[in-house]
Amino acid sequence: MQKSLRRPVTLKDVAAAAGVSYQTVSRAINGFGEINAETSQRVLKIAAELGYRPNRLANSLRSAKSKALGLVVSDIENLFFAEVAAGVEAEATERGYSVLLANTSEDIHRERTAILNLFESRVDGLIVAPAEGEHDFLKTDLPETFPVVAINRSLSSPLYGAVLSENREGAGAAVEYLVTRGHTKIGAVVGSPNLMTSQERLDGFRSAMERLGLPIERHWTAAGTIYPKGACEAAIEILKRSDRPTAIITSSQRITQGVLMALRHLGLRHGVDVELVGFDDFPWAALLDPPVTVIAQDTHNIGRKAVAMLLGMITGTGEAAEIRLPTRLVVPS
Amino acid sequence: MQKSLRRPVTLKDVAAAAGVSYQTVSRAINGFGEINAETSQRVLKIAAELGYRPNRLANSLRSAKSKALGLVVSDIENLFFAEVAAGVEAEATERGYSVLLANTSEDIHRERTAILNLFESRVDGLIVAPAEGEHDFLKTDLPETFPVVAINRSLSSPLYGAVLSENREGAGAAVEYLVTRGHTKIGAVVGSPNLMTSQERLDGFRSAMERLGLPIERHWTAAGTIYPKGACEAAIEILKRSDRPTAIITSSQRITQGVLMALRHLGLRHGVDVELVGFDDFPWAALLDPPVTVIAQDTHNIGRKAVAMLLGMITGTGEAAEIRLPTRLVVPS
DNA sequence: CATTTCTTCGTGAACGTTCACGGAGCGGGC
DNA sequence: GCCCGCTCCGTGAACGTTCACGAAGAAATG
Repeated sequence: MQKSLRRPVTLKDVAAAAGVSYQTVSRAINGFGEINAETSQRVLKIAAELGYRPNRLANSLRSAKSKALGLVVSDIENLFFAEVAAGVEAEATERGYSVLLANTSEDIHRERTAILNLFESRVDGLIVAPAEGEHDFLKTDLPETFPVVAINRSLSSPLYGAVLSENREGAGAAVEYLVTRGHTKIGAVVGSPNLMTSQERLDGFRSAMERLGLPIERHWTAAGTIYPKGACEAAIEILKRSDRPTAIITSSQRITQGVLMALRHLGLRHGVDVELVGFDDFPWAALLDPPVTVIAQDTHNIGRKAVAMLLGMITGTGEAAEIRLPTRLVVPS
Repeated sequence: MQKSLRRPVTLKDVAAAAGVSYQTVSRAINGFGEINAETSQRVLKIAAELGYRPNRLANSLRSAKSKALGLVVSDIENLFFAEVAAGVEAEATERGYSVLLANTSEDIHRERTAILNLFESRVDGLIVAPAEGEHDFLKTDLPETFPVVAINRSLSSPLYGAVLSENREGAGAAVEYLVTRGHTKIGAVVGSPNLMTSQERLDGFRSAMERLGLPIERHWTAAGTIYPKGACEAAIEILKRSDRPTAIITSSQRITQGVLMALRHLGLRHGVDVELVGFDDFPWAALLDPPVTVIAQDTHNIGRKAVAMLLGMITGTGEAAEIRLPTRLVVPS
């Protein structure tokens, strides 16, 4: 409806039209407080006719609850984060919350300003995929008990929740799979070495290798960057050796890309010359020739669980914790 | 800073600490209005010490400008939209605007409720990737002059802006490319037939074929769904014919996926048995064997231009228009 | 019939900020 | 000495909503 008024319809407009006070309208809209059923119906009808839409700004200001949460992501163009974002958005809207999105491009300074901006917007809580670097500013810039949940990587403080994947187990499962395929010479390419994901996935790789009594050749593992280019260069170092591994594990989708680039660059074929198992599923995995085996993270659920935990912290019905979601080995049929 | 106060620091807190009125603090913060330079410095210093962060809710309520815009996307997990979203976010933050994200999963009803929610949040404007279906509700639910810019597909109203790609030219370029590669029997798989993108890209395909004097065999074109599965089924219909085309053009990334699935299903190889040119670039295109040629859309710029146009409409310095961004044929080296 | 109780509704204040004033203080011109 | 104008700052109101009251009226109770 939204009658040809220049100004949006307010409670008072509805009140005037219905011949009641704005408080009564408020009660009718919110279905809260003592109000006669008939009056409520009548007011609601008029509100609908006028096209009344509550002003959430005013509501938030008065109630000190914005019903919005901030999502700070290090790289929205990474399918992993896009899928997490979809989970966050879905869970948030189902629970009546809005999502404010910020992208940091893995830049810790942009992350800081993004978080400050979101705080100024008075989001009720924050879901953050931390960029690489020190996060001390969280303690200084934000009120002490501000609800924050980290995803993908954790923030080193018990004040903040974290929703992560079982990185070690996932990498271990990849090793086991490769062993059943007859491999013993297995390498790994991970991202920046001071990233939690790199560390844990590399750690899981190493433990599994040891557990299975396989040699860990240090020339077969490399830490590059989180971007395909750096991973490609790191992979080339490994693959151009005469005693190269027969299989490689990667720690992320973009690194898988880089390793595939390296293989192509060297004239090698994945699945033939070198078998590949990559962290993170992607829609093209099954379309590559041969298809690529992946360790899929439960991306949607990471987003949903993060929202669930955050809302628990916001409403006081839950608390910060570190939860781990299982990964799933996807072997192409 | 954010001293151990339970309640966020307000203008009045700073004013009290500085021994001035809250209005003076406001002037110092905003750098607007008559204020002594020294006073300003002093107030600013105290504000920083107290960790003052302006409350954007209050600001927005009073000034009737939220400095936020809504981004309604039909499928954030589609890399195309993820990249557009990155462009939107970047341009918006550079210009001091926040982004509220909503995902509709191609569901027109969810789109409507998402838009209503965003309006209740009093975003200053809306960027919408319209789902399939009727969008009459925009006229009824929103104030008449509410700034809206569509992306990917347009909304049939001159009131709303649109940032689109040169779909016809892109499809035409694909045809020309295939012809230079010696193809004359060219087919096309597009999405749902009542989608603007499908129509325009199919139209561009047909015009180019006619222009080049090539036969348009109706059994060689098919409209499926926007999802890989539907596209796969549509492609199989084309490809299992004895007189199948030697090349196929697709109208989106997900459809390219579907066609590749169809080829695999039928034991055919792309680039060998059937050449493929797909709309939308994706990071794996060059890694497929052989690499796939694509018509890349200028995704980041679609997002940025949409924001630019929207802010023009919001501030009154620009107006709604339909702009088209060129596509780029990416031939793998 | 007076008093109490319950239901239903209205009034004033507040959230934190900006906007539109108005006023104090000071210097300069005649 | 008077008036004008300028610079700087403060006060009151408003944005649209919720919160904490309180009041009016009907129903119930003695």
